[in-house]
Amino acid sequence: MPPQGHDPAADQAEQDWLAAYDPRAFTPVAVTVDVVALTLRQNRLHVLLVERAAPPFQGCWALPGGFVRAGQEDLDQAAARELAEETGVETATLRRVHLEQLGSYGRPERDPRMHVVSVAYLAFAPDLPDPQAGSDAADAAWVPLAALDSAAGPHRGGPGSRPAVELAFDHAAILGDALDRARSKLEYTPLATAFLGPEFTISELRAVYEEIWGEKLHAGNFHRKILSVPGFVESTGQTTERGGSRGGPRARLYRTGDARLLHPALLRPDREEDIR
Amino acid sequence: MPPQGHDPAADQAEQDWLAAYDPRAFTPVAVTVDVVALTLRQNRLHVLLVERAAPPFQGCWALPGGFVRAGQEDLDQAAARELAEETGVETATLRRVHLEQLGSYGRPERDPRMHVVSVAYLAFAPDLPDPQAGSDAADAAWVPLAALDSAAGPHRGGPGSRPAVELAFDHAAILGDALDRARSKLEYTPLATAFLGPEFTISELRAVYEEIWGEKLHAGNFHRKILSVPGFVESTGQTTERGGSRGGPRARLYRTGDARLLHPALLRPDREEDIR
DNA sequence: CGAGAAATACTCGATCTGAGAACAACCGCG
DNA sequence: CGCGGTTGTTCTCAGATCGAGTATTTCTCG
Repeated sequence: MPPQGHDPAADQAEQDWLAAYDPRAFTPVAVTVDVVALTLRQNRLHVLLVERAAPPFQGCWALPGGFVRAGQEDLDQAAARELAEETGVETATLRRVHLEQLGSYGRPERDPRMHVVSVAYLAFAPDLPDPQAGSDAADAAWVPLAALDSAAGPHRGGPGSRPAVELAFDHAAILGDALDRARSKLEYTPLATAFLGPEFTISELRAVYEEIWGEKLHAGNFHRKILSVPGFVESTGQTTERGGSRGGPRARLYRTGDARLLHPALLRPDREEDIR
Repeated sequence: MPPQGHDPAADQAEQDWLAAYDPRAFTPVAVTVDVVALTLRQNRLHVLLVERAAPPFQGCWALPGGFVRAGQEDLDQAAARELAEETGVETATLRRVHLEQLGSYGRPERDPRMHVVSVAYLAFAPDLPDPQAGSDAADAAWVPLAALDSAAGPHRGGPGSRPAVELAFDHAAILGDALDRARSKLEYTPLATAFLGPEFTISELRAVYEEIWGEKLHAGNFHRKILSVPGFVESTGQTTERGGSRGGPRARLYRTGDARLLHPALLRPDREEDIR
């Protein structure tokens, strides 16, 4: 609804015209960034959430985020800042976090206060310490995705699903899109390694794929595939100190290679949802 | 820079705190949508541009776009509206146009007037009539990409490149991202058909791929591949009335199938830029 | 020490890919 | 009308890739 006046259409035309010269003449739209930060803890996918300290949705859990500082920062910078601020993640550790833009959400009713456009970001983080709640958050935590069934993709939410945590705003939808994106990013980029430390074994890498895709993978074929993709991983020449906790030989260690795209890609096993 | 006051940091903290209750307290950021609409005319890729009637960048060509109407519309709606308004594309024809969000651009200096965040959209259109310039445009036209070498991908801009048209704002960068996205969308979605009429031949489809990827494709293999991907195209049982203008038999006609993702995908021939 | 588990390597048949050839239908031209 | 050249479509064939299964070795745990 337009602010006030008799003829909304005329008002709009007037505003359009004014805005061609001065965008300040426009009814404001606020811009926020929200970050879907994913990590693996004990091989379980977690998302970083904060508990809102103020209305709306006070007491609800939400994605970390906040308003873009007008004239001061780029969207990428804003996302990195919010991630750091709301969680106490050091700027140094931030360098080990992959951060990319996910998409923007602008339904007029998505925030009850006013029209807020949110630019969502997706982050892949290695296992980080528990977060510190920032200024406008009552709490912050890595929440296992299993506690949020509702928003998750096709692989979760079977029978016996827990009392799902309700997310504020449209953050459940954003999280859903983020998971879709994450799953497909693993297919054609080497970003799975962003969930791991600087050195890792092929099995650890496979565990990342299995948890995010929600499917068991054939160990032998996975091994062959990873090593055959040029630039995905490079050997350190070292092995783990000990075998796995349940037996097995010591595994060779690798670090991330210099590839930015996997060629050929690692495709998910038969997904029939592709044909409409 | 913050508006006024002594200590910028304190100002910011104050604003952050206020905004937790009322986002209106924030220095405003404007939100626009800009559309990169692509089409093929005589098998050449064209982008829809408008000539700016007002400063800044008056007289420059720019992507069609405009401010989001606060409280009234979703981003997708805004993009469709701008596309229709600035170009005279009917809402009916709009249904044959594929429109998807590309990404958001928010460098503070990207608009000299104020901090403007632009949500960019990517559109694939069949060959449409010449556009009508809308209210705040001096002109509108489908511009061949060859006239814009600077922004284009790796396949253009050889020697003898024309006097490139300069685009307003950061629209050259947005266009570059749009082309990257378009090229990769052809790989794993059936969207190439969005550039064609309701019925088309495999050769016409191949021409779309060749123009957008900038590479000749093997006709026989392409044919086999297209027909083997379930749901990509379905036969109409008809053929063209006449053979091609330079000879050859009449070609079978197809229409778009019901697949939304191509499985398996059509991958571009060897791209070595993938490994960093 | 023996059972079980995991890391890695190897095998095999089915499938897919790229390159090329075959062939027939069709154009425009002389 | 007939001919050369072009194009749509199908085939062939060798190499790469894939999924599934197996083998071997080296661990940990009890």
